[in-house]
Amino acid sequence: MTDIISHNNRPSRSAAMQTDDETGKNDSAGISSLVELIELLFFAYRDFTSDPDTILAEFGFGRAHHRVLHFVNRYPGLRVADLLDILKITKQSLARVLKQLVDSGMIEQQPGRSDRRERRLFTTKRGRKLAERLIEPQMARIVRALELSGDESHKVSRKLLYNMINSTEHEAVMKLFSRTHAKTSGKRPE
Amino acid sequence: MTDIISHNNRPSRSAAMQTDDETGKNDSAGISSLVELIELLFFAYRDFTSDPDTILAEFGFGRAHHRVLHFVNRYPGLRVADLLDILKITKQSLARVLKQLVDSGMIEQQPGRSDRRERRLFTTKRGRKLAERLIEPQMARIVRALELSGDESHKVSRKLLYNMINSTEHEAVMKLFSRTHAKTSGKRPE
DNA sequence: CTAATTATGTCAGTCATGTTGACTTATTTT
DNA sequence: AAAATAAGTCAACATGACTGACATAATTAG
Repeated sequence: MTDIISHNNRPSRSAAMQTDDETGKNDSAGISSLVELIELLFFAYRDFTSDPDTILAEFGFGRAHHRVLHFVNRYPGLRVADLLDILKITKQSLARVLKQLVDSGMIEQQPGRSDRRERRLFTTKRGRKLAERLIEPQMARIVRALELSGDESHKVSRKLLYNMINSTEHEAVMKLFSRTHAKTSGKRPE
Repeated sequence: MTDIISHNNRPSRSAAMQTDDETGKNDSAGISSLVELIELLFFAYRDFTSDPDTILAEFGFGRAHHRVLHFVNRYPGLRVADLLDILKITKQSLARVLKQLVDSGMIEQQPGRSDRRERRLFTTKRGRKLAERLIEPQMARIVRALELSGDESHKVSRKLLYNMINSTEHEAVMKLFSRTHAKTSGKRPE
């Protein structure tokens, strides 16, 4: 193991992550502390997204497939347009990945009941199984991190993440979360 | 203020979709609530990383350039090997991006003083300026989100993100953070 | 009813960023 | 002197983005 830096012992920070607040060495929201938060987000996301990669490789899929599979599995009856809105990618980008998921029997398409132009998306049994396998290590990671981060951590981090999302997207997120019925959802109700 | 996203229990959404909360067995956190946290992380990261894109486009750079520029700017004197360890990409991937940053006068290389095989990396004045421009909207986003998320949010989210990182990486992260560029950061002196 | 709009699909080409594998050069360590 | 290390390079390839143009079917508006 290559040591990046020669000095090894930093007892005040090595065991459990302590903040500047706790050490009383800095203002509560110092620049440095903010930058570290940004970097922690990068590291956390880096490791978080790496979890499902091994499983995906078994199927010849990548992360793009994971995203699509996850949201379709989680919100059955999603339309292509909804997915585009969620993923913020182009139709052509989505098409390739979606086609592979359909061709490999992970996702099924059904014409919309009231609007037959729509293709409502659903996971098959296989697709559901894979989606569950993929999210399992990510859930475990989150649960563990929440347990280590105090009782407030779930509520607080939920709020923080929500507030980090573009406010123009807040309504879409809430609408997605409250999507409990498959038939006529997706239309913008006034 | 915003008690957004406070629904603990959601009704089942579809017969086809079998989640554990439909069985009535909710652990304290709730599967559904955990999945929403995962989705919020996706949305937050999606919007967070989109901030610098416009600026990067001006220079013909992408996110890969941003990452390299950020870490070199933040931790001057970083070696190529350090960057590889941070970014978890291959040397060949890094090389392309790094070369472009060097060629465009954003990053300079200096042979290590004690080991002349090393290429210590530093941002130039231009590079520093760009790095600051890039992080500015991200800082603003974080600050705003922290303000909206309560007094605890900085400390708690810092802990959570840290705990989401692979524990095998904890030491590397702490070592990086303690790597002081003495002038700008008032960091805990031991 | 016709015309416009919408939802989706598709062809074709390009770019950014990641990968593997093999090999070189310079330098330091053993 | 030999081995190990830090970095750079060549080549080929995969993934997942992008743009732009166009096609088809169905719905909605005039």
